[in-house]
Amino acid sequence: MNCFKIKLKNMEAFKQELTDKIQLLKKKGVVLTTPRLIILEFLVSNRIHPTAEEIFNALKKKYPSISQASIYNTIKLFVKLGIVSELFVEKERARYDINTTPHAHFKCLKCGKVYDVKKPLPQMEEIEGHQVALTQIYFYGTCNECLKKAKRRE
Amino acid sequence: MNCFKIKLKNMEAFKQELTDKIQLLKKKGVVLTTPRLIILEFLVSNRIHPTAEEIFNALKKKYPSISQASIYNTIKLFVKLGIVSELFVEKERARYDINTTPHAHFKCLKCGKVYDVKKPLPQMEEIEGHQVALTQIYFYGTCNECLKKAKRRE
DNA sequence: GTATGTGCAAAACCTTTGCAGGTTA
DNA sequence: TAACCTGCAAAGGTTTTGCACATAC
Repeated sequence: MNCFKIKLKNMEAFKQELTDKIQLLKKKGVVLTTPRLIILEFLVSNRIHPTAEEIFNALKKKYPSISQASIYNTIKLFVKLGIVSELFVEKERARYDINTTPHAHFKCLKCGKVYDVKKPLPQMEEIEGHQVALTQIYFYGTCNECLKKAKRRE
Repeated sequence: MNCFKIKLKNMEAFKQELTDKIQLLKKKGVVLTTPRLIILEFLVSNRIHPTAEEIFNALKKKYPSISQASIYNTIKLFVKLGIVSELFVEKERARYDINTTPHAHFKCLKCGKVYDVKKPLPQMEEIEGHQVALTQIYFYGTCNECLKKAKRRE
């Protein structure tokens, strides 16, 4: 394991989270196959809200036999099990987030990066008579890195 | 015009909105072609957040020569001009909304319907150092109609 | 050993594009 | 008339599917 570069100070937290998620899969009776384990490890260690394609490209370097179908099957399973959130932050393709605690996302329209929004936003269980099970909040604009770059150029 | 069923009491508002939008297009120097006019009329009179396909299927009944390309071109133009909002409320396809004032959406996971949320939600111009230009809020769950149906069955 | 999952390739689906011909102003 | 737009068909990109083989427990 630990195929992906992680800052040493986060190593313990990373190991713990990976162990927790694997325990959760076992508890749910999910067969622990290689694709499932390496996709899980990738998502835990790469908080970049990757697309299916990005996961596939990253993993086939160390596991050349993996197929796109396995990526899609596994992600779909993880989403169904509730251990991964599916983000519709852009029209082109879905992005995935191992952090399933409710939080908003910010997408930079300049560099394309997707950020987590840490600030907790109000949650609602009901709105205008509809029963709310899930809330997705997306902000779009210019990220602080791109704002800094633009200022430096002035 | 008035090809689509509209409640009589809303007729005046409908006519006014359609006229306003046409004036806006003219002001922006947009050539008023048949596909553009009938798509605009469809969106003004059908507040169902349709997909490109739904627009196409509805319009080809009265205008059989219309092509998918025209639907996509026109919608893309309307989105660029800011007279239509593009919703990423589901992964499968984009949905479109002629109401461009900021408001959230609720999608029913039972019946699939997409509702406008009238209640104004807090707007932000900046979040965690990022400059916000656009906010999209999607709620998912069970709509009040489906809740009522479920209760009736009990 | 058996149920379940994988990998491959092809298909399905949504959206975009190139271009010849048609329409708008 | 000149610029622009449409319709058609094909292509592009993402995701799903069918099936024989492989793997986990």
